[in-house]
Amino acid sequence: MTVTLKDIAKLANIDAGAVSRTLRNHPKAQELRPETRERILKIAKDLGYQCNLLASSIRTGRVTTMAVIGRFAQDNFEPSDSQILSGIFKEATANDYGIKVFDDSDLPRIFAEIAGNRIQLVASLSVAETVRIQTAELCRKNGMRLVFLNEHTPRANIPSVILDNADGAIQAVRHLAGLGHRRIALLCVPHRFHYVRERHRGYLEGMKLAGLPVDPELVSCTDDTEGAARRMLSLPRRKRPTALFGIADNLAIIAQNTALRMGFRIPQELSTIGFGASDAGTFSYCRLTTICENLALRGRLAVRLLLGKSVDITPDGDGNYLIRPSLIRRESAENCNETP
Amino acid sequence: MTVTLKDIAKLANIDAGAVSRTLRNHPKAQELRPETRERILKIAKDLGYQCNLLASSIRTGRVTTMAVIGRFAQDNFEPSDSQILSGIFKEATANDYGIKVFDDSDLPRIFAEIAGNRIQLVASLSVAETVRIQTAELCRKNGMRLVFLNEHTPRANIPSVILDNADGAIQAVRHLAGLGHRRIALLCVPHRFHYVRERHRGYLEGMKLAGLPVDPELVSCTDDTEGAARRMLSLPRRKRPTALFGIADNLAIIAQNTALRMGFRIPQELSTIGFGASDAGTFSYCRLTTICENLALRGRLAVRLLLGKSVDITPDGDGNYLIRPSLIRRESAENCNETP
DNA sequence: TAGTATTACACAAACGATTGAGAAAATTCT
DNA sequence: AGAATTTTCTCAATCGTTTGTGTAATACTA
Repeated sequence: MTVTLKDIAKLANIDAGAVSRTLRNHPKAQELRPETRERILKIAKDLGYQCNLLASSIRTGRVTTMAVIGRFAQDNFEPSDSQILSGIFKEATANDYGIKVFDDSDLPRIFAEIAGNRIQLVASLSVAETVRIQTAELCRKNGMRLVFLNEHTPRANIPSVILDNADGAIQAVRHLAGLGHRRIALLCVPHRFHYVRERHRGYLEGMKLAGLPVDPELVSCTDDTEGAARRMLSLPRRKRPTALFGIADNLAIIAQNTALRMGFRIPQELSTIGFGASDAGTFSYCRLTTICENLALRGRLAVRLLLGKSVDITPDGDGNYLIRPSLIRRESAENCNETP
Repeated sequence: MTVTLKDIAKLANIDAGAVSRTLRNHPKAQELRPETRERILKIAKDLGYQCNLLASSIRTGRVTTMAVIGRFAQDNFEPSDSQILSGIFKEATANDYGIKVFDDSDLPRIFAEIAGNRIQLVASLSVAETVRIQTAELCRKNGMRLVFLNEHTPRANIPSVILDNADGAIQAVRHLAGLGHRRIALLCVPHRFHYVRERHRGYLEGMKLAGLPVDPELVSCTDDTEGAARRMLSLPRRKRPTALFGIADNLAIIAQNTALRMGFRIPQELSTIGFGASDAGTFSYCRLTTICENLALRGRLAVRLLLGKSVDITPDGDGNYLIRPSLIRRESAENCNETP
């Protein structure tokens, strides 16, 4: 049913090896008479020949598929992961690589499949540290090349393409300070992940850089975001924040909504800025100014690293390629109305 | 470097064929002495043998990878697609199938790869009709089994797992009517896609079922959602809607925000209901009651169809498997406060 | 005890593509 | 004309599994 090299060879009255070389433009195919080559090409085209990549890979040992490991089977797929995936996709396709995706819930099993397919290149989007460490170990054992995205992995000695989260927070604070705000609150969550710590740290650093004091009452690290926002906004006028930075878009949006419920005018009486450029941020009451994580760019960079291609960024000592986020200016952050 | 059947065979002092059969639990392996089988299994385990799936597939013709075609390389990856993907993932994994993903921007190219990998099963998430039709044609030509998700495809004679969009709209209207609302507005967009038409139709049908008149002033099909909402809410009290159904969550959210800006109390003075169970709907000013598209379920069903497994739903005459959406009740839709 | 079954394996040909080595035919050189 | 060279292909092994057939050796039957 399917067309093989032999079929073409028979019709073209020539050996299958010659057909193989001709179709792949192998230098040795130059030895053939041009008319022979044309004949082969024509027949191949007429028959609709598709090279069997399985057979090819098995002979050459070259596999043009890469594995992407993430939380693809989980119920709440991270939207950010799909954006990273799109970047991975573009760069992989541009280099004639295909993508096979795997869920990180059963690593031994998926590595059996990855190894069984003789896949050499692996990109991991996993966030849980134990999962990342196990992944690194399995890749090492199987001689696969690995790159991490999403999270910093200390001492793993694996290149990682991660966001410069601290810098993003610094940019957010700088932007607010530049608009004249002095009492800038931080809405954070408990420090479960590295990126959370980094954004918190960036806030502190940004305040310092802007020459602003940090008021402990204007910093919260809790899962009760609404309660924290309400508390800050209930402070007497002199202590109340005029701007608020949420370490993720949803925190900033919750703050907006809380302020609205308390009767504040938004954004005149409270500027908000988020982190993550989520979809929700474009549909909030006042469209959210936010920090963009440049996800697709990170995906592309990761693939270039896997393929051993040049990248225009130098890693730090731990092999981390830090990507600077960028500010997306919308309507939720405005000049401070308060006269000092 | 990598362990092959031959390596095991040599160490176990037996033929490679016997090793192959033993590792796969082939009935013919029963002919071997139990001690021989144990010896083989032990050596295979010790050496960390991974069956080369490429070689296996090439010999048997069986390929345990399926292709998922979607808009994975586009800049705005549909969040709904990733949820469908998660459903596809679960069911595929449960049946020992792997997933290879492809972007639908260059069909001839990706079909060369799909065919080259001898993949037989294809799920398409594409929405553009021309793309779907071309996909169907390519699958037919290559003898691949195809199933569509996301969109209805008339006359293609391809099974499709699609949402019963009309039913979702009917549920939304019924819910609002049940809360006592009589003037229920529809916020729609121009009829570019089939699902939009269906949701519009469902609204009309739902109104009829509830015995409510449809006021043309309370129906809009425009891209200027905010303008439309503002116009409706500016109507004199007697004609003004008390509830509003948006054919997508973002439309309902925009309506909420517009109403807020106009000074309405939400949800007391305007109930809103969306469609899609998006992330944004959980962060709107008033958490959005919405229609859930049951995306993961659809993904699972599609895979079962591809694998020829039984499904508990019967298709309509065109091979469409209609999935009923479900209502997610949150705070944005409340009892009507108006005394008639 | 010859003949038949049964047990427990070995052998070798596939699958389809790739590739180094070899070889017939045509051409050039001396 | 015969040797050397070049042109144009052919051959056959190989990648790692799978699988139908073949075959010693042992056990069983008549």
